[in-house]
This record gives sequence, C-alpha cells and structure tokens, in this order.
Amino acid sequence: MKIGYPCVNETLDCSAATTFRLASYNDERLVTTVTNNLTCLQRILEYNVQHGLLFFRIGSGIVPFGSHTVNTYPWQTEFAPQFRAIGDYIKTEQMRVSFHPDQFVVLNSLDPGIVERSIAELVYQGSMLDLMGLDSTAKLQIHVGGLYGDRDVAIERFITTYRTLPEAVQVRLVVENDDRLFSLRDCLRVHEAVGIPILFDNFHHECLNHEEPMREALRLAAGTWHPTHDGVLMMDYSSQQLGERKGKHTFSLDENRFREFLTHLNGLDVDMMLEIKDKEASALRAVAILRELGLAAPVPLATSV
DNA sequence: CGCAGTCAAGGGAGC
DNA sequence: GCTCCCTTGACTGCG
Repeated sequence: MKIGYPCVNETLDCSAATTFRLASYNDERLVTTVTNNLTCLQRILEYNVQHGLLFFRIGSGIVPFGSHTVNTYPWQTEFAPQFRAIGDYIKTEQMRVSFHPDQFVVLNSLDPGIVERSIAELVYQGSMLDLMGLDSTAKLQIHVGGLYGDRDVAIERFITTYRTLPEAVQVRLVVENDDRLFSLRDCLRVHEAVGIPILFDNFHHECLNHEEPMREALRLAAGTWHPTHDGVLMMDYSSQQLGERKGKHTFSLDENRFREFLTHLNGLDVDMMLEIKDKEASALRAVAILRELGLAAPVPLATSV
C-alpha cells in the first residue's frame, strides 16, 4: 500500500505551483516558471521517498496555461529532458503519481466549447505523464460532471464523449464518485459501458451512497481496475471535520477513524491519497500507523533517522 | 513592504 | 436571477 498527499508540500520552502496572470503571459515567463515548478517537483518527490510517501498527486499548474490557446510555446519538446528525468526517478523509486484536473473539466457539459477545453486539459495533463515515460497505472482522475436535470442523459453524455477521447487519455482516465451528484453506483454504470476504472473516495461515499457497506463499496471499485493496465485501486481518503458542513474535509488525520477504515480493506491492496488539509503531516502519521500494522514498507535503512 | 482583492476555466443549492 | 459554495495558493496592484 502506498500513501500520498495532494500537490503541495508544506515542509519544503519551494512551490511546484508558481504561476502568473494570463494578462502577463509571455514565453520567457513561461520558461522561468516551468523550470521552477519542475525543480520543486523533483525536491518534493525526493522528500516523499525519504519519508516513505510513495504516492503523490502532481498539481495541475506545472505548465501554466498548459491547455490554453495563449500558450504556443513548445514546452513538450523544450522540457522533455526534465520530464524524463522526473519520470525516471519515479520509476526507480517505484512511486505512483496522478493528476486531478479541477472542476472546470466537465466532459458531459451541454456546451461543446467546455467539452473541447476539457479534452484539451486532459491531453495536456496526460502528456506530462507520457513525457515522464510512465505507464497507464499513472492516472488522471475526474468526476462525471454536471447533472443537468437528468441523471441518465448526463451519464450517457459522459460515455459518448469518453469514446471520442484520444487513446492516450482513455487509458489514463479514471472516474471518481462525488459527494453530491454521482455516486459509486452511477460510476459503475459508466464503467460497465466503457471499462473506465473507478477511483474510490471513502468520504464521498459516506456522503452519497445506496447503502452499500464500506467493505462492499471498496470491493466493487477495486473490481474495475485491471491489475496490469491500471494497477491497484487508487482511492482518496478523508473524513468529516466535526462541527462543519457535511462534506467538509478534516483538518488533520483522525487516527481512530483511519484505523477503523483500514479494517474495511479486509486484505485489499490500495494506493491511498490523503485529502487532508495538513498534507504531508497527516500522511506521515498514516504511514506510521500502516507500518505498525505491517501494511507498509518499513523505513528505508539508508534514510532512517 | 504588507495586505486585500483577484485569478482561464463550471455547476448546483438556496433564496 | 443572484449569491455563495467547492478549494486553494499565489499573483498583483494599491496604499
């Protein structure tokens, strides 16, 4: 089992998400920013390896305006060596990475322009994984999208659009159950139509479900991942922040709830992304718990302190 | 220099 | 039809 956290490392003094305003776009600014982001990404990955965190979600803004028409700079070729080096490091250390395109990516939108821009964004993020030389176990996770008043039609439109995607995107795309609109059951319908794996979010499932027990839900989601093409089930883990609106992620890992959740795995291997506000701090506590339970690799001798 | 308003992009709930 | 929510950091202009 690999444990990870999304996008931002709060310990290091660098950011892999530096950007600039669209209005101030120019190629020189782009080159400087991408160079900075890739340098920082490498540092974050090294930190992660040293701390036993072998799963990481890379932020969407590594290449600012990566799918925007304003950006005509050939970053794919100009930065190929840097992407390749990062990919080599990921493979050498047997890490797993993913991207989570944000809420603007809506494949089932009624607006063809939004669909077009969404596909461009998926192509951009997928191409970074291609440039790193990573196989199709490195994923792009999105939600089904909008409801538009008719669940069946909305799901059908997602399926129709999925079938038009470039193969390079199709093999990496996974769909995540959300907390308000599309449940695990809805995602299973999409899976049955096109074979897309389901990224399971335990917290979203607690918010929106059809009474499937957690253990059964995990089993259903895991069954959508092809062992070699897709790898083991990726999941997002979080829990409710007490006293806040339903769906609000906890600020730091609730260890008792985490231990309780682990019992539902029932021997299932998963790679777990901790969607928790304090990032690597909680991820490190999760790794410590897993080591105590014999579910994660021990501290590497060379880097143990 | 510090701070508050703003930033490419969508959709839904509540009123 | 309008406001606020998600979710969050980082940029930028202004005082």
